[in-house]
Amino acid sequence: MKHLENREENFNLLIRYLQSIADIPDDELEYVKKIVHIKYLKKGDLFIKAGEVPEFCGFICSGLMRVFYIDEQGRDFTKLFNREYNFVSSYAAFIERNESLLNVEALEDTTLFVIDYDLFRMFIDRHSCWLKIYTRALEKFYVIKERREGYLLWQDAKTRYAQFLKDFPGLEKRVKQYYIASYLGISPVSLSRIRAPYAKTAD
Amino acid sequence: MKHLENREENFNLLIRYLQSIADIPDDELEYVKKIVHIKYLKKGDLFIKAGEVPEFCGFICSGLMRVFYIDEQGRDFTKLFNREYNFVSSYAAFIERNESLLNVEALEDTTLFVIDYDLFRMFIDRHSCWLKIYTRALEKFYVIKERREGYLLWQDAKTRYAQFLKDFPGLEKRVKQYYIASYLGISPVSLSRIRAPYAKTAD
DNA sequence: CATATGCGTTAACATAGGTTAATTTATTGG
DNA sequence: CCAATAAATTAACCTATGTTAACGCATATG
Repeated sequence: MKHLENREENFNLLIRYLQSIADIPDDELEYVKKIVHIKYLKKGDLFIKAGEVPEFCGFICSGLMRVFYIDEQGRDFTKLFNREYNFVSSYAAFIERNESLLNVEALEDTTLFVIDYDLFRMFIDRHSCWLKIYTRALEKFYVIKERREGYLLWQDAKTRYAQFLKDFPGLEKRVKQYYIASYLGISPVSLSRIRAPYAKTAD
Repeated sequence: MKHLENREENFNLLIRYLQSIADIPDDELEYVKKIVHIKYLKKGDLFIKAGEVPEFCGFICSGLMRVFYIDEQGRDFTKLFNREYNFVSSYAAFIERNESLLNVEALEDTTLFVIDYDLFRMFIDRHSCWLKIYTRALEKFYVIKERREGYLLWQDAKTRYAQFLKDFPGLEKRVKQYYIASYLGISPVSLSRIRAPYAKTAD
């Protein structure tokens, strides 16, 4: 019973988010309600595994996820943190139906709605509102990546960390430091050095 | 007369490209033919200026363009090279109707078709085929950016140059070395060092 | 033809950030 | 609540890449 109420509540979060992007007719709302599944992940659970074609794209209702890459030498690189009210997948692989290079894990207990690939593609052509929403999401992803590209290209580590604090306020308290370091493309030792002055003043 | 023939020929390049992405009904083809403009840029011409809201998005029929950023200290960073058969704009700014942070210039004499923003948005809602094409383009841009993010994050300069040679075969001969260096996020001196061994063997 | 200008190369030196390892501080599980 | 483990800090040292500057080659200009 608890779960059913919960689904209703979380579904409203999703709907409110979608409605903020485009008008969705009532019968389309009914339809989406039928085809998305709610998923509860425990801290540490993998949502998407490298080497597999991602089945799902998700919308995070609560919790926090991390998209990361493990190279041949076993080094772990964080590509992205995904918070509440955001879509999450290994998009490039999801879109192109390739084996994912990336893993996606829950860093906290996480609740999300998921849709599988076939339904997703069918879905998008069902009504123009969905394609519009998808397009806006893609535009947003693109803009985010373009910004990040700029930082990585022409800002030093200190500046990138300052920018991270702005872009994801509060996240530095929810996430292990070495994940943040690898997101910034620097070593944990180096991030610790960068943070040292912060600790002295306010923090 | 020369120009008219030329327009016809170039327009076919555009159409062939669009048709490869989605089926376009004949009357939509007629329509697009009416609303896009052909533009001839001389080597060195600016297509988009930083500080202005980009009016146009373009499709390159022939030539080569460079997207770059000038920081407060006047340093010049290359974000992207755009070749034939690709769309070009300062997308983030074009999409969001912001002042562009980026400049776009022709590195060679360049021929492109352009569409202005209002027509573009109207256009997209006109027929589902256009939204589909736009979506595919966005997906492609996103995938490219995601790849590049990976390189910038976790590969060293030598590897990034090798990757550049793979991603843009032949471009290293069309483009000044210091533009390539800034695209890779390294100094021209450093790129010269990286290239030195290449020169000794084959080239 | 002579000169100026722009670009690429090379060398010498400087520096941001990486690596390793020892030490301290948190977190987790019994 | 304590022991074990994981995470963060700090220091010493190392390396890739940046910076500056001198030089050479090519191309464009008077």
